Amino acid sequence: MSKALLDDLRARGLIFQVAGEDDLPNWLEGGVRTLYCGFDPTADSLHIGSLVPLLMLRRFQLAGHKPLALVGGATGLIGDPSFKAQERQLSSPDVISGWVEKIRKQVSRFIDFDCGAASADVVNNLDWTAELDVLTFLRDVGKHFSVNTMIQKESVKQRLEREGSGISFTEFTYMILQSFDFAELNRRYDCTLQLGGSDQWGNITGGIDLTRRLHGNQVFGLTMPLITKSDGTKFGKTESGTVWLDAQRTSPYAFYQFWLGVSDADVYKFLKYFTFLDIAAIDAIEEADAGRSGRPEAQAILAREVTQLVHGQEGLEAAQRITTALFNGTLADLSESDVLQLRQDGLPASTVVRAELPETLTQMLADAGMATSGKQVKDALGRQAVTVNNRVLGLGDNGDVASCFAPADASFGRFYLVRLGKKKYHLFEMS
RNA sequence: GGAGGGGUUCCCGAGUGGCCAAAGGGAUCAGACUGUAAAUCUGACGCGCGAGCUUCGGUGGUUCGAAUCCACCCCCCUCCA
Repeated sequence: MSKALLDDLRARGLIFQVAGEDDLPNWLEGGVRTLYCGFDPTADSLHIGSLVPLLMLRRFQLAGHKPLALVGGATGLIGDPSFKAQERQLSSPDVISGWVEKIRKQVSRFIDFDCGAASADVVNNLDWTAELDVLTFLRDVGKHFSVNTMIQKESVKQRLEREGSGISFTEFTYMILQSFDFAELNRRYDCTLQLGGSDQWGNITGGIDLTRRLHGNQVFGLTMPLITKSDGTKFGKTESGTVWLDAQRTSPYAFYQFWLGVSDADVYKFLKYFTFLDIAAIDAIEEADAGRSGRPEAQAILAREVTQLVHGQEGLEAAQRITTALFNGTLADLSESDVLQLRQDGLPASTVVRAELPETLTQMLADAGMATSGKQVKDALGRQAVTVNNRVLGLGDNGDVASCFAPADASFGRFYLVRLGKKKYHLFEMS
């Protein structure tokens, strides 16, 4: 079972480094093992960068092991310096404790809390650090760390060497806190494996060393590769910023669209990273796509699978409804209740009072969030890239908002669907 | 505490009195080509429909004119103590 797990992970490219590689397969084979991965609250939601580790916990659980999701109520107060270019701004403790609660809920959706021996748990490292006093910490924990070793870690090297930035003692100490987490989880839960992104390697090996020193136990570490895109730009960003897991921040529709837009060069890799489809099934998809001309099917499958994982069947269906309506040319066929449904589903929308229309389209569309400035709207207008209910507008229409949104052109007497560029839609309701 | 080097528009990074809303690159947006892909080419890229308005760590000053010069302050880095 566990042998198969490791083989599958390796085939998916999900294993970057393993600490204790020789012994880990047998260890996992020997019974239900407890493992953990930490998520620090740096906002009120996780983003898709945390998706791989979250799914990783689930992969282990499906293989019969017990996952612990650690929410970093304590480490979040300090800030992980690993491979960060700059010192992070600290948020206040009460703000962070609010985030901890949200992330606890978010994390919980990905793992099963009721499946016998492998039932998951969510833990918070504040529980064992809040009461710890400085002197005890320094004597019992800090004494096991050699600064000489710590400054050798790649993860902080650029902060130590790079001109123009530095590292505070606070962030430098982060590694010790995280190491202590592993040792504590080992003591409390018999946790013997820590997962993390490849940037966590230094923190994980620190924890392995500390656990051996404090408790004499051998524990393991496993890191996942950094997710990269073939064009070299950062994964997980869109024009409107980070792609979040929280539906309030990134709607299921926007989330679905994000995956639909993944380039061919990355899509099969992402299917392996982000879905539970068999490797064989993914290879079959790739083969089928290669043998067909035109648009591949992989993106649609990826978008479907991941959206369902994160937003459930309901979120997926909402996203697909909007996508079908907007991109498959059935706009004119929409009934009034369809339009209302799309708005309900998360199609960007706003209400405007006819008597209070702005003077220019540039202002109106920028206000609606379709562009970050009027300049961009102007540019689009100049290139015939703006339509209202399928009517193309030009630069000359900018000052004449009233006739662009003439009552006679409204759908069902009050709706106007504005498109800017190929992909940005916004529904205006006129009252 | 001492000496030196820095803080420029989202990021990197030029600019050392007018020609600077500020080179170049990246990111981003739009167009063409396509498949809501990539690559490529084109345009935009502080804000404003526009006249114009507001920027170069902060505050004052010199000057007809300052990102550029002066004073003080804040922050960062390196070395010394």
